[in-house]
Amino acid sequence: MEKSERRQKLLIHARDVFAKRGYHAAKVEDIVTAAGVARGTFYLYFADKRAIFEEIVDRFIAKLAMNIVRVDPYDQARSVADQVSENIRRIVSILLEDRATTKILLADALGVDPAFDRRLHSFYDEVGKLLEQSLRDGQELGIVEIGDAAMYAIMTLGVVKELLYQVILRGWDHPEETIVEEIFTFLRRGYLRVEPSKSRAQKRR
Amino acid sequence: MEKSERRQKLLIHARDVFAKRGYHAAKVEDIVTAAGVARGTFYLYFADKRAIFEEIVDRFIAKLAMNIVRVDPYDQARSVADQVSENIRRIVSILLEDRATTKILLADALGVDPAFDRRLHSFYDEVGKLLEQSLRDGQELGIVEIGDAAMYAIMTLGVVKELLYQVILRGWDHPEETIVEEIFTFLRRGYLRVEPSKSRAQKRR
Amino acid sequence: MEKSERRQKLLIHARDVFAKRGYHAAKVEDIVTAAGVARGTFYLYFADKRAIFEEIVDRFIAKLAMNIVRVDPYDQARSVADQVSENIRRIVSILLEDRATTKILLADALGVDPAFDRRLHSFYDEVGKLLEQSLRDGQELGIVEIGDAAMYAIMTLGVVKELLYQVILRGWDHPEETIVEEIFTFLRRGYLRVEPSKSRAQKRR
Amino acid sequence: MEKSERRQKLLIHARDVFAKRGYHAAKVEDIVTAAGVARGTFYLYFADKRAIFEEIVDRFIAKLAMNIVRVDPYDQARSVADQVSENIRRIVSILLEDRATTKILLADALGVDPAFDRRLHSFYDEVGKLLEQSLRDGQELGIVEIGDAAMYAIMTLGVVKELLYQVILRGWDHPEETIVEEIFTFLRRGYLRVEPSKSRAQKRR
DNA sequence: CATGAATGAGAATTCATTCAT
DNA sequence: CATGAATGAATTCTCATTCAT
Repeated sequence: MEKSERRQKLLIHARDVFAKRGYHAAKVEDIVTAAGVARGTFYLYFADKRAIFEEIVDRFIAKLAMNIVRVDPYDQARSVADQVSENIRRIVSILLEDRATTKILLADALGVDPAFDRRLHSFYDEVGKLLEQSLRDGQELGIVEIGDAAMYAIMTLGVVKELLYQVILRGWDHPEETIVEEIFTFLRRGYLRVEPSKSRAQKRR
Repeated sequence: MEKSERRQKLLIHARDVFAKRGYHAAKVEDIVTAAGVARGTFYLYFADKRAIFEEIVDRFIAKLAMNIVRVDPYDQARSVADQVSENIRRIVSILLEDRATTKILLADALGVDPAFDRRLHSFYDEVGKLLEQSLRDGQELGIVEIGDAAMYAIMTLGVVKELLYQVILRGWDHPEETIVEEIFTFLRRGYLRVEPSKSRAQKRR
Repeated sequence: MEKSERRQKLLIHARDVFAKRGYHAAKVEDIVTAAGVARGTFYLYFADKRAIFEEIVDRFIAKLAMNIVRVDPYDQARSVADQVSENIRRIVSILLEDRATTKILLADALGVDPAFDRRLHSFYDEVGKLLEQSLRDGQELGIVEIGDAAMYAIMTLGVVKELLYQVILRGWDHPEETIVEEIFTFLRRGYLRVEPSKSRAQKRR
Repeated sequence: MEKSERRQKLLIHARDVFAKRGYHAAKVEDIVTAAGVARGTFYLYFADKRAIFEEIVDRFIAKLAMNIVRVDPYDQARSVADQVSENIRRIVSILLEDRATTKILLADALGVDPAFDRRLHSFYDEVGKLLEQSLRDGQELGIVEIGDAAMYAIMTLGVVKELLYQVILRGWDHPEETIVEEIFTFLRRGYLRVEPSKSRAQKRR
């Protein structure tokens, strides 16, 4: 077996163990047993348990980051709607393709340690900023509602995260395409068909 | 000091320690030091570390659950919009009132152990079901868009969670009322002002 | 058993284990077994294995340092010879009184780790400086041979260390008083009764 | 590269690594890296880490032992003084020539393991015995002070060891010739110019 | 012979929980 | 009841040595 092959094997099994048990309950013992290597072998490839976890998450967020493409409203070939839904589709597709890592990202990555939390936050910040900027562009073109773009970005993130969380952690089975469509539709028109309440307006200070 | 007083003190300090460090990094030592009691005393009031964590989270989700009120479309006194936004307001208010526990709920509660995860999931299920039923009612009355009510419920949950997450964990400061309004507005009309793409339409089954 | 009593117990047994096995071969396990306490108890009293070793050595060198008294040539009550031999006697006495720790000091303390080596060196420096200064004083008074006082100091140290090393590590049994007398005599008149060789003088550059 | 050349290279680099880090902190990894051979190669030439250390020390003490020459009082060509100082000179010269190994011998060789300690002790015994016999011869000829020859031998050893220790481990720089002269002078006449104290004399048995 | 990846025994340390006072 | 010292199971990581290529 080649060196990088064994490394890869460890990464895959570590991912599965982390996904199954969570970071803290996952023991190095479990990983090496799953990978069928000796305990010491693990440390030939990774400095420690945190390092392999970090690599799993980092690779994944790098892949995600690469697949969020800025929307170009002047693109002749593809409409804005197409580009937006393509973005959603790509992200959802990556997340569903590697469910174990998505589970790790959504459920375990937070709280591993403060330094790692910062890294995670900076990823979400990055995603947020990218989304926010796209939304501002969209506002100028009149295709995004006037309003707090940062807020929209966060809410979009929340929608995607929660949906994937339900699908992957709770086994809520839906075809990928349906998920993409539902997100798109939700962003496009919300769901409430009521006017803002007057009493609320009155309570404002 | 009275018995229940001492217990309460432990709960409060445990909450703060858990919020600051996360479940695993929070040591029983930290909790008893903060509460100013002896280590052994802790075990007079709580079976183990998990038990106190559980109680903190359970109390909080019970409080939250109590404050999600079924929308009554026939209520003469309050419009549906009012009732919906009241629900959002109450929940956001509870979450912001006890930021430490909200932080625990959003960032630390998941992954403590499988049994606890199930409990958490069942809480979110409950919330989801309640929301879903309300949305179905709304659909019959034409005040909620036709579509997958469970999906709407999940997305709503995602929006609320992510927003609170940003406000509490990332220090994204916004007045409570603004948060409530933004959520309401988002649910009401989304933000995208584009038509669904044709290519997507073609793929529909 | 009192807190400080247990600490003391650990120190004594650790000393014996270190003396018997040396720093590296001494396992924390051995120490706690000897002391009859649980493994974790060890860490209640000492941060780690190095800390207890450090304390053993530090206490001992502090005791030694305290017992090297500057020779006062104007002392009416005690002659210089008395004072010198008293110094030797005190040091030898302390070293022979606690043979285990002397063994540790002479055979194991060096090479534990670089930081610890520095500490040891600084102790020997201190002793050397004290001795050197006394010797310089003695030179002014004509009771110490003219020559490199630092060199004399080092040689004195060497004589004491090697003699004790033989007595303690090699079981070379001699009464304390004999040891003291022999050292004194050696310092006083050496043992060679030959003239420096001429050839040596010629080789000088 | 030839077989014996590779072996030699390992010995030299091992010596340097042991001198720099001490036996326990020196890793086989460090040695093979320094020697530029593969890890497995090390074990083709040496049974284990201890074996190479042993060989380094053994070779060195063999060389030292060879260079301690019995003093011949009837030698017509060289005076006793010459022969004694030649002995000192040869030993000091060997020790200073290979400072790395001297450092190992003085600071690291002790405490590696009990069997090795015994070997070291037997070397010092041998040296001691040789010295002692020479001193006894000297006593018969009236060129060595009456007294415990074994004691004189040990003290001589101590003087040489401590002086070299200071020069090599503490960087106390002195020309070789000065060192030899100082040792010789010290052995010849000590440095104290006081009479033995009376109180001490009274205690004598 | 040389290589260097793999091995696994072994040690230190942590910390939730217990229990004698 | 309260205390806090004692416990020891559990886990991580290191590194000398082996062995297949």
